[in-house]
Amino acid sequence: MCLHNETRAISHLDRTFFARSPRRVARELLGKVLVRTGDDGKPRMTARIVEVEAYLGEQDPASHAYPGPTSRNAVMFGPAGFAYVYFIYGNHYCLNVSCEQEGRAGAVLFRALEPLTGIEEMAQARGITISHPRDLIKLTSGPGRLGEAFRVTRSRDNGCDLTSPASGLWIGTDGFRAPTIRVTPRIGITKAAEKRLRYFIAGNPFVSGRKTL
DNA sequence: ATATCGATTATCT
DNA sequence: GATAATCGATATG
Repeated sequence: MCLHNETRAISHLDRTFFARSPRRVARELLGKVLVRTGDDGKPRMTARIVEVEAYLGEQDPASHAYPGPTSRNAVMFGPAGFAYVYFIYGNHYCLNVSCEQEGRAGAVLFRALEPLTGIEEMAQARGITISHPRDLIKLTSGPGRLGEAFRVTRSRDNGCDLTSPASGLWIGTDGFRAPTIRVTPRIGITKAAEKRLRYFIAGNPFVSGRKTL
């Protein structure tokens, strides 16, 4: 199996990690860990990043930054390493991290995670019960699902500093190196649909969409 | 197994 | 008024 769920100490990523092109950040984000902390500041949920998509900013017709700066996409034009959260289809919150230098838009969308700790909390947030290992897929496989599992909302989390462990939501590394990475076109978009900007860990069962590698 | 469809709202034409 | 970086339920092979 290709599970990567050993639990080790997690150290945060610094801003220079994110202040690069979305393609580069997306690829290197695979294998890193998303952390949700409780009111006491301690990690409540952790999950490994196994699928992401890059959005290139004003030059990318599929990016929310394509029309230029608006109140909705403001975070994408700000400094790197901050959460851009958008609400879609009247139902779902999706989480991104801003990339590039301040003034230049760019983001990476989190599409799937592999749960590590706090699985009970995630199940509660999703409103489901885990009666079989196969049910774990439903926690965090897909951008809307992982947003709900981590209780991400625009009012709470948009603009949150994902490089700071003092934030309620942050990104770290436990030293894990992603093995084989695959690249395909992005999912669910109609504009610039052919660009290969989706990155995922080959063979990981939590990757959303197609079962074929 | 794949296909189609309804939900529900911020954002833009 | 239409659309959207989705999901879950239902229908059909």
